[in-house]
Amino acid sequence: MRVLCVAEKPSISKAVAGHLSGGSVQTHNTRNQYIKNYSFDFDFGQSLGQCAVTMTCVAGHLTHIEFTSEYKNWSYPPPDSLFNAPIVTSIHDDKKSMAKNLADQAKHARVLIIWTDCDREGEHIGQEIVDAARKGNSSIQVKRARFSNVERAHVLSAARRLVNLDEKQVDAVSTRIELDLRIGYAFTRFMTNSLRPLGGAMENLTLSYGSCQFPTLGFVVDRYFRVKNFVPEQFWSIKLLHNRDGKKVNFSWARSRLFDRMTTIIIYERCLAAKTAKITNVQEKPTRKFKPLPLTTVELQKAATRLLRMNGQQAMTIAEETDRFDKGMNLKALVQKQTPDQRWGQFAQSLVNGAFSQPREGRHDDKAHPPIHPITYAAPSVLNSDEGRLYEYVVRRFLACCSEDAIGMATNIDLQYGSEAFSAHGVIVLERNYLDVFVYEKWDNTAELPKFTRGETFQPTEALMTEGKTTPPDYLTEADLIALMDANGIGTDATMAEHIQKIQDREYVATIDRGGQTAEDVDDAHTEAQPTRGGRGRGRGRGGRGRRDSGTSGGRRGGIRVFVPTQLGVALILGYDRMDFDISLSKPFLRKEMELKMRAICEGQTTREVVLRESINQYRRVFMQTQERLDVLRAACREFVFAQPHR
DNA sequence: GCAAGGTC
Repeated sequence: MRVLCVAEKPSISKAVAGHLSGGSVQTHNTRNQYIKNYSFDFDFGQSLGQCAVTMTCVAGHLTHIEFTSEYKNWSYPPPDSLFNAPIVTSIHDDKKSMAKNLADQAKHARVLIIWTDCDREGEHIGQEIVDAARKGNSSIQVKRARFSNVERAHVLSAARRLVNLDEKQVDAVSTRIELDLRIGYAFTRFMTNSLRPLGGAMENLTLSYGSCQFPTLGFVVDRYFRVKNFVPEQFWSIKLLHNRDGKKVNFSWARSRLFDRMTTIIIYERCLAAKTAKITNVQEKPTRKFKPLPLTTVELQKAATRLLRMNGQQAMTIAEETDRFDKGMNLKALVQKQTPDQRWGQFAQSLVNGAFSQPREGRHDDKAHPPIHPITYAAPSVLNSDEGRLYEYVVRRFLACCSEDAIGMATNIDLQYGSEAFSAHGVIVLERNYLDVFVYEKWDNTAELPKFTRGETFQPTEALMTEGKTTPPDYLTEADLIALMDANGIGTDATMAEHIQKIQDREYVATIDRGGQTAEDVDDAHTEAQPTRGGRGRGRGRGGRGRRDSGTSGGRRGGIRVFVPTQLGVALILGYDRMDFDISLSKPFLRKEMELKMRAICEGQTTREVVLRESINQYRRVFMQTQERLDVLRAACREFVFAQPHR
């Protein structure tokens, strides 16, 4: 019997073919430069038994959907017609050779086995493969291999425990695809058509709406206004210092700070009147600093922007040149491969010699990809500078994952001074372990404390009443933005960087160098891309979560890029917000709702048809309301884009 | 010219 196996990408096809064939495999080129067909024999056991196998792949989605040609024009039929315009599925020109290959190979096969990634998109790609194969063999039988990594034993077991393609997941994805197309095209055409006539800077812009790009813009605008509308608040505190054994101990006040001066004075004077302080408790307990979790793509992007000063897209491009394999493999063998390195080889050797410890398990498991880790040793000379730094991070992180947590002894000292409680916290690092290789983390932010005994009294060296002002939050860094997108389900780990790029291309946001600048410096430094000046409206102003003490504002390092909205970005977000619909296009809720609906389809609680009908009606209503209140959007553009002193 | 999602 002949079987056709199809993976989602070349690397998986190659790896699976390698494992199933046991090494005896013939490779054939296809008309597509990326796609190879492998042929070999394999015993699937049970129903299929011994088979002649052809293993090949696609490269991501094979098809895309589009509106029929009558809907090409941006103004007629009017954009709202796109909510129910007919849609056709077609194969992009550069994918035709792949589809043809599948149809050709299917002709000789009785069974088709889908080896796409085991996530929702993978299930949909699987269905696209089935459709293409049936063009060549309409009666081909379809099975699916369920696997989460390409470790040999795991692949073999997946091949012998075939399941069926999950239609519900396929439906969930096709629902998402259709909604994104209809909503994105309708709003983009409408916004562009109706705001370009304002002329000037707006004349040549494409004003796009997308279910991911708009919430992403919303995050940037929201933070901008939190900074802009921030009102500093004065606070007062009590600082207690004591010198002992040549060490300076800083006791922090249990109340931290008060926003009322008189109250603080009264409390402070009570402390001074008491003269002596009494140690109420001394507690020592073992503590540890956890080693990092295995590396996810999102974490890699965050680390790349934060520690390595790359942007997320650069990091992804570089990281894709390595591959990602799973923990099912022999991790110690991977550690062993790192022993030749000048920088971390010795550390790797110590792990091999017995210090190895199984990595922690994080809560994210997409069942499709294992954590990122180095699969081979790359000498510094074979990588360019960016690649080298990223590779170094991946290796150090991996070695850290495979070593022990750092071990320390924590000391807590509680003290009573007048009516007030104070405490000091210290740590002695006993074993550095992973910290020796993971140079991106430190554990020296807490000092070693001198000896104190419970019940003892003493006169504190210094007791001061201090005052300070709260400071605004910082603008969003790329790492912040990725974290927000991740937390709100905006985009996937592979697309987040693209959405961030998109809102820059659209001139909705700009990046600026944050080197300890004030908001005013920021505006002056970037008049070219028109970051906003003089905004009003949103933001929480006084207080709220974004508030920080001035004492901790030292985190503004130079050279970090932060995101600020342009006038245009502010105008669009405020314009929609001021229409005050029950549904906000600028916030992540709609995307979250879409995610929930997809999940409901997967769980059989609703269907593709129901969700499409509901969501299209919902968005059409918002669209109609937007048309009716276009004046609000236009007014916002006039206010922010045109009413600028320098224009 | 327009979305978001795969991947090369």
